Amino acid sequence: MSRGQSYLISLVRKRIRQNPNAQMRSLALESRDSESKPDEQKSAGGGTTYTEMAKTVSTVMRERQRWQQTLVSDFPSFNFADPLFFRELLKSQNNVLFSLWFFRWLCSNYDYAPDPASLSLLFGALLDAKAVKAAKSFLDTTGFKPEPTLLEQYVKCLSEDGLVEEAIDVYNVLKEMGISPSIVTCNSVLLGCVKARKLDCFWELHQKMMESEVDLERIRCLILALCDAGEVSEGYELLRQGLKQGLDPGHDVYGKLISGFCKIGKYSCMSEILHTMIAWNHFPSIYTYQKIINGLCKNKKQVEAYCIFKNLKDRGYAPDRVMYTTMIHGFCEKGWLGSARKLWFEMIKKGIRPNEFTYNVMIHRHLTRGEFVLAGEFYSEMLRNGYGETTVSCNTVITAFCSNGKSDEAFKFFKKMSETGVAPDAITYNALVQGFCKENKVEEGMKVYKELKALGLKPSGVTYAALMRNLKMSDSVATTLNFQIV
DNA sequence: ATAGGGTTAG
Repeated sequence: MSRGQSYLISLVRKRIRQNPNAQMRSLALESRDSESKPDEQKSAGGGTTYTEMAKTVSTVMRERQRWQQTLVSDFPSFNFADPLFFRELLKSQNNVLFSLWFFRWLCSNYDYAPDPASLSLLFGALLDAKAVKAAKSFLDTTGFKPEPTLLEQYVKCLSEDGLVEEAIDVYNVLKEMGISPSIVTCNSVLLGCVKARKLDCFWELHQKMMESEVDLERIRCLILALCDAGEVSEGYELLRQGLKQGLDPGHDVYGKLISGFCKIGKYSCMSEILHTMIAWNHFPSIYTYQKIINGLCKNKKQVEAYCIFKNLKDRGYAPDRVMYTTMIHGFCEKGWLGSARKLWFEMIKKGIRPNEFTYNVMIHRHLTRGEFVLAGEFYSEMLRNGYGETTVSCNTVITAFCSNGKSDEAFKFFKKMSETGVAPDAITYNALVQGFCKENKVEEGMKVYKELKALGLKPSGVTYAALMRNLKMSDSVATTLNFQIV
C-alpha cells in the first residue's frame, strides 16, 4: 500500500469516528464483524460480467442491511476494487449516495487506490445530484483535485445552495489555475452573492469579472444587487444601457427598480420605468401599480396618483382592498376627507370590506383633526366587524391623546392594553413619555421611561430631548433622576 | 400557479 493510500484510508476512518451517523456506524461495525451469512451462496465465477455483477451489488446494497458482509462472503474472489467495476456500478446503481457508500467501503476495506477517473465520475455524479454537502466532504476526505470543468460545476452548485463563501474560494482556485470561469459560472456566483445579501463579495467579484462578457443574466443580477444596496439610480442606468442593446431583463426587474425608487423617494424615475416597461410589453401587475400610487402619494402627488387609480378602473383592473386603502390614505394625508369617504363607500359598495389597515387610516385622520367622537365610532365599528385591537391601532389612539394634551387618558388607554393582551412597543412608550413631558408631568414621564428602558426598547431622540428639557426645568427632580436617564 | 403591496411618533 502506498503512502498516499494509507493516508487516504486513515482520513476516511478518522471521518467515520468524527462523524458517526447511522450509515457510517454500520459501516464501521460491519468491517469488524466476523460472523458470516450462509445464504446467497451463488459465487461470482469467471463468467459473470461486470454489468451483471453491478446489478447484483446494487440489489444487495438496497435490500440487505449488512451488505458489506454479504458481498465478502458471497463473492470471496471478486475484485470489487477494479476501477472498471466501479464505473459499472455507478452507472447501474443510479443513486450516487449508495455509490459513495460503496466507495467508502472500498477505501476502508481493500488495498484500494481510487483512480482519478473513478474519483471524477463519482464527484461529477454528486454534483449532478446536487448533493453539495456530500461533494464537499468527498473532496475533504479524499483530497481529490477535480479538473476545471468539474470545479466550475461545483462553484455553480455551491452558489445555488447558498454556500457563497465556499463558491468564491473555489472560484479563486480556478483563477489561480489560470482558468477563466465561464459566464454561466461567474453569474451563478454573483447571483449567489445577491441572494445571500453579501453585496461586498458581489462588488469585489464583479470588479474582477469586468473583463468578461456582460450578458442578460449579468445585467439582471447587477440591477437586483444595486437595488438591494440602495443604488437604484445605478441600476436604472444599467437597465437603460441594456435596453439600448436590446437586452430586456424581464418583468420582475422593473418591479424591483420601481420599489427601489419608491423607497428612496425618486418618484419621477419610478414613473419613467413604469412607461418603459409598458413600452417593452410588460404589463404591470396590480402590485406594481399599488407601489406607484403609494409612491406618488408619499410625494404629495395625490392628483396624479388618483389619475392612475381612475385609469386602472376604466381599463378593467379591479382595485383591491390594499389599493383602496392606499388611495384613501393618500387623500387623508392631503386632508381631502370628502374624497376619502367617497372611496370608502365605493369600496364597500363593491363588496370589499375595510380591514384594520383601512379603519386605522380613517381613525388616524379623524383623531388628528381632533374629531374624537367620530374616530371613536370608526373604532367601535372596526371591533364590531371582527378586527381586534392591534399595537398599531392602540398607538394611533395613544399618540393622538398625547399630542392633544390628554396624557392621562392616553395612560388609561395604555393600561387597558395589557388587560386585552395587546403588546406595547417603542412607539407606545415614546409617545407616552413625550405626552407626559408636554404637560410637565416629569415623574410620570420618568416612570414610563424607566419601563421603556427595562423592556430593552429604544427611546427616540425626540423623547430623550423632551425628557431632558423637563428635567432641566425642575432641578430638584433632576438631581434625583438625572443619572438614571443615560 | 401564488403572493406580494397598504396603517401608528418625530
